[in-house]
Amino acid sequence: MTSTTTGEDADARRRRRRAGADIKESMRELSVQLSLLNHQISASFELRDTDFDCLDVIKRHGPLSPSALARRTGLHAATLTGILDRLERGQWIARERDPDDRRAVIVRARRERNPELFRKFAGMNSAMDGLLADYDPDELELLADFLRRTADAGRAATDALVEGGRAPG
Amino acid sequence: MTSTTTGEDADARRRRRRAGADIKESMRELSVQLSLLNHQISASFELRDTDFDCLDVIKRHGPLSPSALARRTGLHAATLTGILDRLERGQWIARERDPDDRRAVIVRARRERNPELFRKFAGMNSAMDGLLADYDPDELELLADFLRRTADAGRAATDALVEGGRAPG
DNA sequence: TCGTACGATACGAGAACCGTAACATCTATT
DNA sequence: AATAGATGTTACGGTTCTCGTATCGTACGA
Repeated sequence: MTSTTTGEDADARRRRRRAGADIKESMRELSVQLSLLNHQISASFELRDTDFDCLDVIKRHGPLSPSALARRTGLHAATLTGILDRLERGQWIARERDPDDRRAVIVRARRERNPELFRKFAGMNSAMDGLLADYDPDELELLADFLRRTADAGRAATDALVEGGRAPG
Repeated sequence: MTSTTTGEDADARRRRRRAGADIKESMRELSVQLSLLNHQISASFELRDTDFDCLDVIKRHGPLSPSALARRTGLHAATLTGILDRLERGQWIARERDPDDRRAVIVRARRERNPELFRKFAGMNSAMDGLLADYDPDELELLADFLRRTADAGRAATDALVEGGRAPG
């Protein structure tokens, strides 16, 4: 630990690179596992994989219009009609008319079925609770911040691909 | 643990609970963003969302049979035929015959198109690199370990739902 | 007032999902 | 050894999904 030479630097660099690779690797695996979990839960409610993703965006970014949702998710506007149909049929959302623009529709998340959904996530949630018990508050805050920033990076990367696909130049 | 001074404990507990909630919240958002990113990338290769998830499992858990893959992902065996057809058509995998069991097929991941795929992830990857530069090696290892364990939790939760759905008792 | 832009959905072609069945092969029992 | 049943994979088909285009109602600038 006390080495005066570049030995420690090289070691630190090696650890850093190794851990960085591990993180991206684990991130990819985590993404796959969460997708598969999402698939099971969606299927149990007779929804498609993407439907709950949209519901999440609606919950998070407030009441918004189908076209805004399409822009945010990168999905085709016509596809959103079907997604919103299913979510509405299942009472997950409500479509309301925009009082300021009578062409527009406002999609609002409903809360009634949240407990049902929560129950499906119970297994994952309690596993997470057990896992988080091993960390002290500082570490937890480190993790929370990392996840938030990574999610932001994911959104930026998605937006870039959507824009790039739309106007390939 | 030895609490005679409940003041500090209460504060730590409050921070812990708050951070735990933030983590689960961010985790869900991360999951959504990565799904949407995955959707864009899949679409750009004319694949479905789940296809790359399966490819990832194949890459990770070695050459395996379609039925093993179905068990691992919780997808219907017949669905995997279509998924593997697309992945094979795109040269992402190869189907080989199992020499030990002539009913069986062995699915092997091919590496030729990895660079192409990597290029699609370039945006996300460099964002991650920038993000990871803010952490020291110890913190990186903490993060890597956390992600690994969370992915494991995700798999366990998915398995539980698949089993529960199969035999509801 | 009129023409163009925009928001949402209907429609339809092609494709996907997955339950079932078919077929080949393996394994256990007599 | 022969047969019955279990297992692995894929074909088939009905229902449903996705998404390009068209349509319809509305907003807004000229």
